[in-house]
Amino acid sequence: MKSTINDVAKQAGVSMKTVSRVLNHEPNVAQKTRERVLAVAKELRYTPSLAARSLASSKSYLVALMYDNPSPSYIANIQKGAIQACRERGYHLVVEPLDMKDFDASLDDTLSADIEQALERLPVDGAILTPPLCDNQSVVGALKRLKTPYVPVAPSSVHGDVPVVQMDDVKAAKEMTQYLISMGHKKIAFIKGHPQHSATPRRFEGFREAMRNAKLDVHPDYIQSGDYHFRSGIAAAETLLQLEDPPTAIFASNDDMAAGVISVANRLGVSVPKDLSVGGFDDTPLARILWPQLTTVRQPIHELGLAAARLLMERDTSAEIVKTLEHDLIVRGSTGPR
Amino acid sequence: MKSTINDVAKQAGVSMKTVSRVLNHEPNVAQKTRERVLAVAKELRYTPSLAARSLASSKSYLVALMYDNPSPSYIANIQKGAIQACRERGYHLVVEPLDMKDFDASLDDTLSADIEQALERLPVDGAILTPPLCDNQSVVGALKRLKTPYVPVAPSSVHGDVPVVQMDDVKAAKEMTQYLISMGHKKIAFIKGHPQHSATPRRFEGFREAMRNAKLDVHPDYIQSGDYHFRSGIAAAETLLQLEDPPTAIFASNDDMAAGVISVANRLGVSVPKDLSVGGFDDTPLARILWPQLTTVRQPIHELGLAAARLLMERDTSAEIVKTLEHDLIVRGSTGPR
DNA sequence: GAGATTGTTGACAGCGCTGTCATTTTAGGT
DNA sequence: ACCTAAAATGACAGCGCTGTCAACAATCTC
Repeated sequence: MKSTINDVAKQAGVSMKTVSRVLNHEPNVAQKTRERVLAVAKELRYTPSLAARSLASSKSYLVALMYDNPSPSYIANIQKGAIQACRERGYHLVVEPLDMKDFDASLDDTLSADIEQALERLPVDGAILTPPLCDNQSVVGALKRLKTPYVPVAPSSVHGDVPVVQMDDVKAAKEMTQYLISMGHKKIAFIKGHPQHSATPRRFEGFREAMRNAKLDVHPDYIQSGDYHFRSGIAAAETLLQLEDPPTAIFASNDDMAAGVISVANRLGVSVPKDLSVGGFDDTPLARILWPQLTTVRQPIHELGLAAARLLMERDTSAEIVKTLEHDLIVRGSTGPR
Repeated sequence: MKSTINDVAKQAGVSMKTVSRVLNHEPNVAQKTRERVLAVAKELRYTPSLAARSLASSKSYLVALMYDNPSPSYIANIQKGAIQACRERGYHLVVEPLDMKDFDASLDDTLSADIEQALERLPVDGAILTPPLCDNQSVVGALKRLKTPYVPVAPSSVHGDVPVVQMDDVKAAKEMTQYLISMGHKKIAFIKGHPQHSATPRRFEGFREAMRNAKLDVHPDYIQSGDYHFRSGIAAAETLLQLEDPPTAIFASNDDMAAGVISVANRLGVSVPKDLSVGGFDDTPLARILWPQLTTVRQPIHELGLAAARLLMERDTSAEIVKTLEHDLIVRGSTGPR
């Protein structure tokens, strides 16, 4: 039999309101009362009803995770982090995949209508926006209109005074490049990602900075364009490895493209890492499945989800606006000395 | 300004209750009344509040997806299907990852306590259980105790009169094997999956049946044990390919292990598919990234999620208890004629 | 056409909780 | 001891909806 707040109140000899206060950590409750209520609540295994709570208070104890279909492992990780944070505070996570197919059609705003409807039905206390959603005007606009707090994860630019969680792509790419340089490489090629993705220019920037700092030239032929897909890594590698003066290291700006590079190298009989070092970015499960295993950058995805959800629940105005989490350079077998 | 059911009622000149009836598709409302109410509701952009609804009716319009950490892409797919079904009916999906670390510790039931607490707080109308959770007694027991309807996805055995969605692993494995046989292979090896996973014996069974039907011997050396991880595929392949009479085809019971096989073959200079055909199972994103691309079985994961959620929301007692969805044999470059 | 049956509608209470505000208790100051 | 301010507590309404049940209208029956 599910017990109510009233049961607890009677048993503890106080009013419902006092129980409510205790459970919501409100001030102005005598220490002794607080303890007694807590004890009774525990004894009765009382759990407040979220429905009643949210009806009465306009808080929902729900956080939404909105995304549009990046990689499954990215979502899964963000989600795991977010849920962990929710659990800590008795919140729950609802997931709302959104379809951004009408990305450019800024007129026909079915997207924002979708969101508004979903949120009117089931209001949430906050929303986590993953890329590329966090840079979509319809989405952000709808959220603002509904006054639903949100935290963008790794957005392409700052959102006014909205808190943000992110990682430092520039720094990470720089570290990877520096590592390659430290291994004696001078002829280092770079494969760029999809031009519309906000991380693309950042990773490239990190690469250039490191090369510049080391006073190394970057031959234009060594810069290839890709789109983060395996195939584009293949294409880029084929071009690069057939250059008359091929690079000794290739830094692909994500793991899938790096996998393409390794695959081409294997096929052409170029030994990795003896003749060619390959670096990736993301540390997807793939990185460990490749042979040789891929040197890459681990993004703090889980931590991003955790931090985003916490930010939403705490609404701690004193907190810094931009939270930058640490990545890791993970050195495996695909890179070696020149 | 969010409109309430009362606004609609006034505007349509009926009672709140009648509006409620219309919105819930209850019978015994005059056609004309129904239309008028619907029109007004649309005009006012009225969306019922889930919180109020669930407080008043003990329906929550929420479905939970419970899982314990199989592959991210599996989860992501199930989730996508489930959400699609929820959207169709105005439901939302909450995700509840559960930690099954105390799998065998049937005494210390923190797991079922966790679930009970979560569901008392936020009751849901139904839960989708993915493997291996669907075979866990604590989980199933807790759900039964709370009388929360649930649908197991691909459970190892039938759950009494609880509806179930699944695919036919035996048949799928049989088809893959038959395909290999049809390509002229006679010496076919099989790599088994993790012994605790319910699909493992089934896939093996399908393989054996096909071989038996074709009157082909299965040499004991050709049966290797694995655990669904890449590494175990490597180990199995190393053994198999160094046999004095190596197989001409290897059927690994999932893609990761098949990737291991291909990787070993490449390393040993065994050409795929010229000297060796390799088959996988699951059609993970990996299958397309391998070189050559992997011939595999596509599980109807998305459809499983969709069907499971629908089952929960419809509670159509007339429906069949066990819903078996169709898989596909996907032929790519890793297999060829003997 | 009176009575029975079925279909349609609305009044009202109440789901379990919290916000508001009034009331009581306690502590503090002189 | 007295008065004041602050702290602690409780009474009560009401969040937006649905279940119950009673009222009423339409239709059918012989």
